[in-house]
Amino acid sequence: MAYWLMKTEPDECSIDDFANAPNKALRWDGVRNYQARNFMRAMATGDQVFLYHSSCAEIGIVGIVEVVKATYPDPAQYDPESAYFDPKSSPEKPRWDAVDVRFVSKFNRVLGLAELRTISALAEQPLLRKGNRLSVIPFSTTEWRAVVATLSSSDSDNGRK
DNA sequence: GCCAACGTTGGC
DNA sequence: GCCAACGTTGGC
Repeated sequence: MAYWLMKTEPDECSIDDFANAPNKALRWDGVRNYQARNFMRAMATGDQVFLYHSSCAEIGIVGIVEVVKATYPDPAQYDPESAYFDPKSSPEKPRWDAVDVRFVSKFNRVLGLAELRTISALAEQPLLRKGNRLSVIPFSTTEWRAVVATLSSSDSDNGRK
């Protein structure tokens, strides 16, 4: 099993959208960056994913989702009505992939950027590098556990609810 | 709203 | 293949 982080703007898709549909698989589509796409292609069913809220009031990691369906061509790329339409893509030659994910847990607080920067295990994390724009990022087991441990140590209920 | 950083495009 | 211009991301 592998670990990941995915960014989302909560106005478009937030941890609450997952929490409100706890057993529903939601499509993670619209990734239009080759590096991020390639990471998505490496995802397998059961992989765990931190959800990160960006460009919003409370920036940071807000919960966990998991992969329930590995990559398949993102249907939005063929749809001229979609904001994710790519005229250079076709069903014969798809460019972009999606995965399906579902809710695992919502943290009882946002693990904010400033706090993430204090976690020494994350010193090399691309997420925290200046100018980083990657929306799908791999986490090592060490990095993952360090984040979870930070939550646990600050809460009485293991950082989840 | 500002601006730094980055990825992509397109002319050459 | 180079690189300037442009559009987008994302924190502040």
